[in-house]
This record gives sequence, C-alpha cells and structure tokens, in this order.
Amino acid sequence: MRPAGIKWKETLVPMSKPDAIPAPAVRRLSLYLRELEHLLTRERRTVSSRQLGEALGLTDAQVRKDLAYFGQFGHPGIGYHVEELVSRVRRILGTDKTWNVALVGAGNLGRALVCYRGYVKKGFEIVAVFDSDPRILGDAVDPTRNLVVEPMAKLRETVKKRKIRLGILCVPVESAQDVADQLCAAGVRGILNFAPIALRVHEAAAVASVDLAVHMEQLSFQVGNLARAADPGGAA
Amino acid sequence: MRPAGIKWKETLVPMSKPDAIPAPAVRRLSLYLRELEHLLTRERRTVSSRQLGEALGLTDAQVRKDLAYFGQFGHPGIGYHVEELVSRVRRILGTDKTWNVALVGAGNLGRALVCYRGYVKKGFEIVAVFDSDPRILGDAVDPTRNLVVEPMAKLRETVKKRKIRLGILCVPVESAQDVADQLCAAGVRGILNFAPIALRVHEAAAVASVDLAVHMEQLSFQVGNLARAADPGGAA
DNA sequence: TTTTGTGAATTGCTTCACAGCA
DNA sequence: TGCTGTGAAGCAATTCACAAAA
Repeated sequence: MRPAGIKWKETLVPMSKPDAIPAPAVRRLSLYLRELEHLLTRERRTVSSRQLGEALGLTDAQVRKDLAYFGQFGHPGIGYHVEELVSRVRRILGTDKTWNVALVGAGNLGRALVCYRGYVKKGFEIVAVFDSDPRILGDAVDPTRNLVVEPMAKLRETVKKRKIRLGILCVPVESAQDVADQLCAAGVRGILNFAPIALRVHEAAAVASVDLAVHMEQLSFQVGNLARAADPGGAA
Repeated sequence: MRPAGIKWKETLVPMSKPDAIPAPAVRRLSLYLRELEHLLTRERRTVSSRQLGEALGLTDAQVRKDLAYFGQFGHPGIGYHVEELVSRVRRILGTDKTWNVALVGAGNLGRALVCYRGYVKKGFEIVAVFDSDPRILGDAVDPTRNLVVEPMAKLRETVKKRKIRLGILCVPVESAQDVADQLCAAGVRGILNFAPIALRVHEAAAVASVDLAVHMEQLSFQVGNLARAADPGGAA
C-alpha cells in the first residue's frame, strides 16, 4: 500500500533498450559506404573522418560518432583503412552476401529497374519478375538474362524456391497494399515500395518507400524557399 | 570593460532566424498532402489529426504540430476541411502552379520516368528530354506526346525557351556532376538526382537525391535487425 | 462532447572538446 | 603532430497535456 497524502511520481524507467542506433546514422552509413567504395576504385588506402565528411557535406565529428555506433574501426593518427571499413560496413548493412530479390509490376518503371546495372555489385540480384497482366506473361524482361514475367499465382512458390527475401513493388497504387500482403505472405521480409501509399505490413517485415512525386514536391518547396530568401518582398 | 573576477558565459544568441521549420516536418507535409488527395477522391469532407496520423503511422500531436508550423488550418471540434487543406498545402509546397521539368539521360530509367503518369496532376510536367548519345537524338520518347530527345548543346536554349526550373538527372554517375553543373548554368533551380553521388551545386539551387542501392541497403539492414531481434542468439 | 493549437517536458540527435594513442 | 573515440553540452524534434473553441 502506498502511504496516503503523498504524491507519487510514476517514474517508469524506460526498460533500457540496448541503446538503439539513431535512424539518421543508419541512413548515413549507406552514404559512407558509397563514398568508401568510390575511394576504393581510386585505390585510396586510408581516409580520415574529415575527408569522408567533406565528401558528403558532414562534419568530422558526425562521421566519427556515426561509425562509433557500430564499432571501433579507426586508427588514431591514421584514419580509417578504406578496404577494411568497406567490408565491415557491408557486413553491418547485411550486403556482404547477395540478397535475392523479386520485382512485382513489369511496367515501364519495373522493367527499367530490372535492367538497372549496379544492384549486383551492391549485393542485390533480381531473380524473378511478376505481373498480373496476362498479356505480358512469359515476356523476356532483360535482354542479358533469361528472366521472364511470371504470373502472380506463382509468387509463393518462386519465392520459396529461389530463396527470395526482398521485393520491389512497382504496381499501380490501387493494388499496392494487396500485392504487399501477398509478398509478405509468401515470406518476403522487406519491400521497396514505389507506389504513393503508406503500406501496412506486419511487424516482422520492413518497408522502404520511394515516392517520386514527394521528392519533386520537396524540391519545389526548397526552390520556393530559396526564391523567398533571395527576394523577401517578392511580387506578393 | 568587464568586471574582473566574474566568469562570463558567451551566450551568442543565434541571430534569430524566423524560427525555421524542421526539415522532417516539410517531408511529412508531402505525405499529408498525398493522403488528403486520396481522401478527396473518396469525397471525405473533413479529417482529424488523429485520422490523418493513423493513415501514416504518426501521432495526432505530430500532425497538429507539423501543420501548425505553416499556419492555422484546423477547426476545433471539427478537424481539418480536406479540400481547403489540400489547396493550402499545395500552395505551401509550391505545386499549386505547374513546374516545367527537364529530364537528362534517356536510358531505361529516364524513359520510364518520362512515361510515368501522375506527375502532371501533382504539378509537374516533363517538357524536354536530353541525352549526350548522338544515336538516340530525335527519338520519340513518349508515345502519347511529341517529345523527342534533344542534344545537350540545346540545354541552355530550351531551358530558357520553355521556362524550365527543375531537372531530373538519370545519367551515369561519371557524368552526373558535370551535367548538374550544366543544368545549374542553364538556370535550373532544383535537381532530382538518381545517380549515386552527392552532387555539389551553388547555394541558390536545391538537390534531392534518390539512390536505389541506398534504399535497398536500408532494407537489408532493417531485415537483418528484425531477424536479430527475433532470434538474439542466432547462428553466430 | 470533440478536436485544435501550443507552451512545457521530454526524448533524441549533433556538436564540442579533449584524453589517449600512433 | 594527426586523428580517433567518447562523455558532456547544446540544440532540435517529438510528445505531453491542457485551455479554448465548436
């Protein structure tokens, strides 16, 4: 029993999560990797936090702090060993092994993404393409590989057979949620969504979204702001 | 003179910028607009901050705070009038008028983006396409419009003539910075960049970047984390 | 009632500044 | 000297909680 006449402050200690890594730091980690891989092609051996930051418009402290969330990779007085850091960061991001990917929606965008080179050396390979349009079933979708459009009915089977764990969603917005559900049910664990909708998936799956119109709007806003800053009393 | 024997704290007041709007709030504003436009097609008249938040996985407080950065749009006891809010948000984002856009790089991705429907009703129209490959100059790039691939040499002239203020960059990474410079020099004010590089532009221009590989990596990391959370002592 | 708008409290992220190491 | 890793400080964003309005 609590004594009467005393106000209790319910200080629920927040059940110490093992200090979660800030989401912005994870986003930047990909950018560090991109720059590091670029340095590798230039055969740079080491790089300092300041140099890495300069290439990306960040401070040296930001770079060090970010990397420190994931471990101790640097060498005082030297910097970071590029090759070593690349392999460590790939390991952290999970791209040291190749992920098999399914793409759903073989429209203009879908087919363009299938042909996009550069996924592979980043650790991703599109190994299946699906579409609900019966007219394009069986169509070859990438001239350089024998990859044909499969029907949605084959989704579950193919995902299992080819050990597919990620999906790219390029279907119209009306069917996006439905297809996302199918992907999850088939065992896919992460979805890159190009449809302009906030997908709902169960908590054991991850979603990342790219909405072209949203990005254009952000540009529009920024440009408008720049104009306003340059000419505060613009034509009303 | 300052009195001796007293410690002064140099509190440099940060030259009060008229309370800048948080970047995350601006990003979410686009998502609110997307959802609001969806509600409009459903002929919903009003929406509360809670409903809007639920659709996007945000709290009601977040929604109210975000919108409040831009003005007072709500009606206590009622919520937000959908149609009114849509037009106000479009105004804020600058998409109440149409922006003319140039696309550079008529490869697979570039051509797919040209054909992408849905820009137009969002306030953007691609009115010119450029490429440096002489073999595809003059090619029709969108069956539904008379839009042909122009040479880079025409960039400046066409940008002026068609009042183009935004650019979409779909060229290989090697030439991305060079083309970005050309776009800026031609008078383009904002660039949506699909090449995996951090573009440098002068401060009177804006850049937004979409790196497919980066998004895939973020998914990869999230999926790895989910797996680790579900099975903390996984197969080492 | 319901729901907004908003100061205050809280949480989270970034920057600072420096000990320690090569 | 040059550079990392890291507590502490500072700043920014989110959430809370409630007065006011319909």
